[in-house]
Amino acid sequence: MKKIILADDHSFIRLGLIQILKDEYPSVEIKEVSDGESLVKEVTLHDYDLVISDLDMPGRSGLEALEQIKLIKPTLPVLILSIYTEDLYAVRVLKAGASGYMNKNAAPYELIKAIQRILSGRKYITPEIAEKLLIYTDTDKKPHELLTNRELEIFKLLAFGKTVTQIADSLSLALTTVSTHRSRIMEKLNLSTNSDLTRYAIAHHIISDIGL
Amino acid sequence: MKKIILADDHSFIRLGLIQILKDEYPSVEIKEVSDGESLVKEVTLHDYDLVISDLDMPGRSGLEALEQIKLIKPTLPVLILSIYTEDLYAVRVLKAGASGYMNKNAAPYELIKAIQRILSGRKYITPEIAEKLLIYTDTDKKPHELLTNRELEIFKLLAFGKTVTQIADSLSLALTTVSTHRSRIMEKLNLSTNSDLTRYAIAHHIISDIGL
DNA sequence: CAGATTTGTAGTATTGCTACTACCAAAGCA
DNA sequence: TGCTTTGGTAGTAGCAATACTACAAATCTG
Repeated sequence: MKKIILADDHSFIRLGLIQILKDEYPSVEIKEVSDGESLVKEVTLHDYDLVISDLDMPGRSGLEALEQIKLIKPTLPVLILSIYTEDLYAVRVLKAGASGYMNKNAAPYELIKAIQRILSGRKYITPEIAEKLLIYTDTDKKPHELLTNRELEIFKLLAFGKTVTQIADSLSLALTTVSTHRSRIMEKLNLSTNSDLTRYAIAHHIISDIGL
Repeated sequence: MKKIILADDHSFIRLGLIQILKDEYPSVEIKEVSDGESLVKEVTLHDYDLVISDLDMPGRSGLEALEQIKLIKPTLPVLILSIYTEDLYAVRVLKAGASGYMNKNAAPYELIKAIQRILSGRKYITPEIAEKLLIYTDTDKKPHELLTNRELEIFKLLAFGKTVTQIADSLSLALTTVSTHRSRIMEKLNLSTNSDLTRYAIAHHIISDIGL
């Protein structure tokens, strides 16, 4: 009997995933958690066959959690789900050791296909991602793909209207550290104010402008 | 038999929602769509008892779709789901005619509670949102129409990435003056950072995001 | 038309942010 | 294997932005 751990902060999504998993594997045992912290704690304490995790979670992010899991249990396969389109995260996530990357608007049968591949010890890589991996030569990259993981994380928070102090608090860093990251981001993307940054993020569909 | 239409671009979420709905209302008839365009088309062509829609969808956003639905079928109740916390969008959504606003990490039973209220012709409003609504009694106008000419002028410059000192120089004002205008703008629009302001401006087509 | 409110302006004190520099660990390279 | 570069972190000093307050002119309201 397979044991799967599911990490996502949206209960509706967890329910949908459980539905898909139970349909295909009636005897599967599923543990749910809603943040990265609990995910890491759980995989440290117990043995699982597969981790399915969201990328965007409160507290420790999915990417951080992934890195820690790979330190603790390097052979435990991890499938990352995300609302972001491939080009922003897929390569980073796979380089960090994930066994697959899947967008949340994928069809249920694709999830099953991915899980089957991953449980048989292989990786699940879509053609689009494969292409990305091939042309991973720094040329013809979008500027924001030059950002490091940490920079990208802070970039999104800034674009979303968080101040450096708020970010420093939420990531437990010195505000000068966040400020340094910010200035490196600005330099890489050739911007100068937070508003520029926000417009860049919206123009490149890294965040959305809806609702406001 | 109730007919519900479900709009969300993430199939996993749709599945989770269907699960919750079927559990509570076994005979419910559910139609799924994955973008705002199809949602509007569907409610135009067929009769439904309830719309449940995500806010953040490709193409036409949930907010735009909501506005159109309210034009076509003003009595059709709409429940909006979103990954964003209440304070940012809830009020706007309710003012646009939605019957309820719910965060995607809400518990399943809360969804059912909301649906029951809404189907009985009432609105589903959490205490937090109710409080927000009280503050917002300045009716019907879009918030930015409350800005004075001077404020709007400064608003645009800020949204475009100018700093307060730059604006002060170009308008020959003390920077504290510009800063005061800024804080009044923020108060009127219920925003707090320059990035919020930029997103607001782009969302309301006051400036555009092209060129970056 | 008199009183109340809003708008445009700015100073002072304080808070917040950035520039610059620096260091160490990890990764890449010779 | 040692050497160089990159990535993540932060301190200090200085500069920029804000909160709060204030007031006169314009506008609204009864």
